[in-house]
Amino acid sequence: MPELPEVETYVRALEPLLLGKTILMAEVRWPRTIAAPDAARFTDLVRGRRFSSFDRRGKYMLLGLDSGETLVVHLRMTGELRLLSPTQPDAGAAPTPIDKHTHVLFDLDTNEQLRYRDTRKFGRIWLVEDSATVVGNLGPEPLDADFVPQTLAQTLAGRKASIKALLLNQTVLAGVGNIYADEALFHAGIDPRRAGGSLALEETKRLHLALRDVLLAGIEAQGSSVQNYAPPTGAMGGFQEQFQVFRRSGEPCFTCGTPVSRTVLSQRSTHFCPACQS
DNA sequence: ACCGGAGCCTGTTAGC
DNA sequence: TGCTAACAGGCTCCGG
Repeated sequence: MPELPEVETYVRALEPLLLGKTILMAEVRWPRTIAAPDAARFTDLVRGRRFSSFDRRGKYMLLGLDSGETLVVHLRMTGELRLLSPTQPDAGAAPTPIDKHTHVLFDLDTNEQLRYRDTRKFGRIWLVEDSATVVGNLGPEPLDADFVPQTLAQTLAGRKASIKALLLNQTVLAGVGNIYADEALFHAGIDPRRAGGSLALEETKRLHLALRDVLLAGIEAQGSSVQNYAPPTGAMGGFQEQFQVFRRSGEPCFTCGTPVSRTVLSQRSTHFCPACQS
């Protein structure tokens, strides 16, 4: 579900909520959520560890612990992290029930509880000494200064897959998903069905700029709130207000009035304006 | 090296 | 209303 701007929003929100707090105990209810090590060793290793750093790579959250290890979290489609306030029995407040989609729980030394919830169970959590073992194969960060049009052009050269499929490929570029791929291609005026290798240098430059623009606008708006996604603070992201084509099939293009088209590329819904994008 | 499709999961919505 | 199929912001694995 979340893409780069949503994950960035998440990490920024989590840092002040978790920094310096210690995990007293962890419980894993759906073992497959823990990708590495096995669930028993995972709970053993996180016990007593303190959150010490917060970072992001692509769509992965990197939560550093004082042991030097990193909790790597990928929310995939429907994952979410929630920090629950301590319950106060004196006030008569009952603890929030653990629903069936909550798969991992962390009790903190503040009496708060961090819960990983994931309806579709696609999300994964790793505990690793070196985060590169998880994120080492990702492509460049689109917002880094060293991501320049020439980098993108080199990666796309000779590729026969659609430009849409290539933007979703995390080894090509890290952090772009279905929303921001469609939106960036619209802003660049490029048909998502075009082969990646068919883009002229001018088009690649436009796409490079459009990618950075939509991702920055997404972060500025604190992400897009569609269906399942909401940032951990409870406040909703607002980038969905700026969608030009995403999930607007049949509705008029804001630029030219032509109905927005929908097709399927790389097994994903793809939205574009057949007049503005060529 | 690259590409497309099946599979992983559950819930919601569109269509008959 | 009830059933079924399609769809959902992602990724891995596998065969060609």
